[in-house]
Amino acid sequence: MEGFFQRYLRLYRPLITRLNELMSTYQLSYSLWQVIFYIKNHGPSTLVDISNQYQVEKPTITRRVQRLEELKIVKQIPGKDRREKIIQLTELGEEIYKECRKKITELEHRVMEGIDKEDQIIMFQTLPKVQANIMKREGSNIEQSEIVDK
Amino acid sequence: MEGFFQRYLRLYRPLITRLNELMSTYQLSYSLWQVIFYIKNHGPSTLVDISNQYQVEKPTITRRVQRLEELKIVKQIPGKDRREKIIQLTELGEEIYKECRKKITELEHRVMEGIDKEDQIIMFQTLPKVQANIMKREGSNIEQSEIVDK
DNA sequence: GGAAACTATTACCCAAGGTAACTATATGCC
DNA sequence: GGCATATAGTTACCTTGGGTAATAGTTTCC
Repeated sequence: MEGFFQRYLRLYRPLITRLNELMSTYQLSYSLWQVIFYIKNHGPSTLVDISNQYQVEKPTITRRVQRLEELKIVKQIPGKDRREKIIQLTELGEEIYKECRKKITELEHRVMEGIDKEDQIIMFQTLPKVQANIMKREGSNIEQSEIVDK
Repeated sequence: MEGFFQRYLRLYRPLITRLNELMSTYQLSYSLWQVIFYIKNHGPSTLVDISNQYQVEKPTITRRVQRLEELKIVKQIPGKDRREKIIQLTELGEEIYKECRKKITELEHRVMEGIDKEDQIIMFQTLPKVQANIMKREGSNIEQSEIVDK
């Protein structure tokens, strides 16, 4: 499989650029979208939940959340554990989620145009396996089942 | 194919981190490796050749080449066209290429462990098609045939 | 021979992430 | 009960990697 990384990585920049363009209407970027997406699909969450999910350090998530708060997309309420802040979507956040979700799904369909349905499914299923292999070797103890997002 | 981007993007950071670790012995990162790889596989090249290949602006490549020159991995010689500088690998560069190529290929095999050979091939062939679809919509006039790297 | 195009560089800026150190709170254990 | 340890979140500072605009020098093409 020599050359796999080349092929994998060469989509990255154009894809991210495309996604960021898509969301620029809402002053969002894909990194901010990840937070919105997580909260929408896992319910109100803490900063640590989110940073674990995306394998990103806490300060990074702090910044993302602060930005989303400025945009009135999320709000933070104190948790029962008073160290925690529970992050949840606002009304506006819910709306923006729906609109972005629609746009992103459209793009997901467009980038698959002309590609065999079978092959799409195989790639879809194989990517998380590759991810599991990469992370396994990194020393983190994450099971493949935890990696696949619902 | 909803969720495809999630699945695609979640490998990115761990993979890049892994690759950069792999090459840190030589004070290289994957972005520098791309330049070395290009020159090795296309012969001595100009900055514009490389920036076209990776869809990256010229100043970015200038910086990468300057770094590689500091590391004595490439040298620049004036071209026949006196605007151009031809970038080529040094002896040291050739050696480092071989060693990195080996390490990267090993990692490419490791991340495919336990994955059906057929599926690997399908993913390998499908990724450039996705890339072509993304770039098509971006307005650039690159044909799929040009995207697939030899 | 001069306008337009092209190669490469410089200066400046931005996005995104990391580390270390810190505050505040919670937990566990003796 | 009280102290050591762990955890949630934040702040300050740094690094990587990329982009834009402007510019110098060179070539191309009427």
